[in-house]
Amino acid sequence: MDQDRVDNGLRRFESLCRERGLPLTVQRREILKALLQRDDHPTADQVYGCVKERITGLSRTTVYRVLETLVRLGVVRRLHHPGTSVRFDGKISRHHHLVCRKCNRVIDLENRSLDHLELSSMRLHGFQVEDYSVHLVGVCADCGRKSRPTS
Amino acid sequence: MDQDRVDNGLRRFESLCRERGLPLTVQRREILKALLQRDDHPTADQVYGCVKERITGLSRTTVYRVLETLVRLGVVRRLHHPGTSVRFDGKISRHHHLVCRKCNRVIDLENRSLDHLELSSMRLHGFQVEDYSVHLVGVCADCGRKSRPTS
DNA sequence: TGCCTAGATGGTAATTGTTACCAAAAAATG
DNA sequence: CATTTTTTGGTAACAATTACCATCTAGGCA
Ligand SMILES: [Mn+2]
Ligand SMILES: [Mn+2]
Ligand SMILES: [Zn+2]
Ligand SMILES: [Zn+2]
Repeated sequence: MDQDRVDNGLRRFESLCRERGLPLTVQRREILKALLQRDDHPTADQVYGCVKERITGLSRTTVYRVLETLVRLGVVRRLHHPGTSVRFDGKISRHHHLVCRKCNRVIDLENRSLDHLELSSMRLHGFQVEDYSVHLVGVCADCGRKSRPTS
Repeated sequence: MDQDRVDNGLRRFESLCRERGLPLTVQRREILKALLQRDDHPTADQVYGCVKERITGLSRTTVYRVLETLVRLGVVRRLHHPGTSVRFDGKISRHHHLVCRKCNRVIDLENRSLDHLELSSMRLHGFQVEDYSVHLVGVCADCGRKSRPTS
């Protein structure tokens, strides 16, 4: 867990809320904190699962709603990856993903060379690029071991 | 519409079916043809919408099932992108996508330099990469025009 | 500090995309 | 053709997400 990411994220969130007159609720803070502390890419339900112990009476609906708010504020990213339900990513700096086509796990990939792809020369037909990321699809280490037994 | 892609796709599909003893049904052929003819990234429901006119009595269930089969055969790709439902891509050669965060459109991006990223040097922690693609997120030309009126 | 009000939450019901199931229909095989 | 195997259509079940509304809370103000 990256304590700096947690602190910075929470601070940025609080100032954004003040800026826009959004009330700072326990639910919002705890849900964001939970996301910032993990470095996987949980679904709304998984977030609910780990936050409900800290906030008694937390509603699943609230989790969906708060996650939506956090995405709108730009402190969290929404991911669309295999496995039916939407995933959330507490890491908003540019990074890339390894996607396992067997277990649907999504693993962060940090790589400086991928962070600076030359896009300016592309024919984008008027599309305004704001960010990008590279998705590497394949089989993760765990799944690779399982399918090809200890050779 | 790229007639070669349609022809090649259908031919490949037919030989794969024979190989694996899968019956060649009208539904499978028409659904694949519809996907190969489009160069957007339709949902199952959109595919149903445009194929049902060609096959009377076509069931939505069949569309979902056939799309799944086509993905398993490797003649179409499943995409996970904004807008809740799964999208399908009839183009299976390596290519990239522009994703509009306003209208959720997904536009193909062909770019030679993106097709040959140097991955071998990366620390992949045992992940076996089979393919990759780059997602450029931003605002498409149409949406850009709308929000920032004719200046 | 104790009200007031806009906005947020919780709980339930509705909606939507997708899958399970099974009887009827269509392909392959010989 | 007759047989066997697999697919299809239709409906019911499911799961993720959203709509709704009564209740509650954060934040502003006396
Ligand atoms: Mn990530
Ligand atoms: Mn595509
Ligand atoms: Zn895996
Ligand atoms: Zn757009």
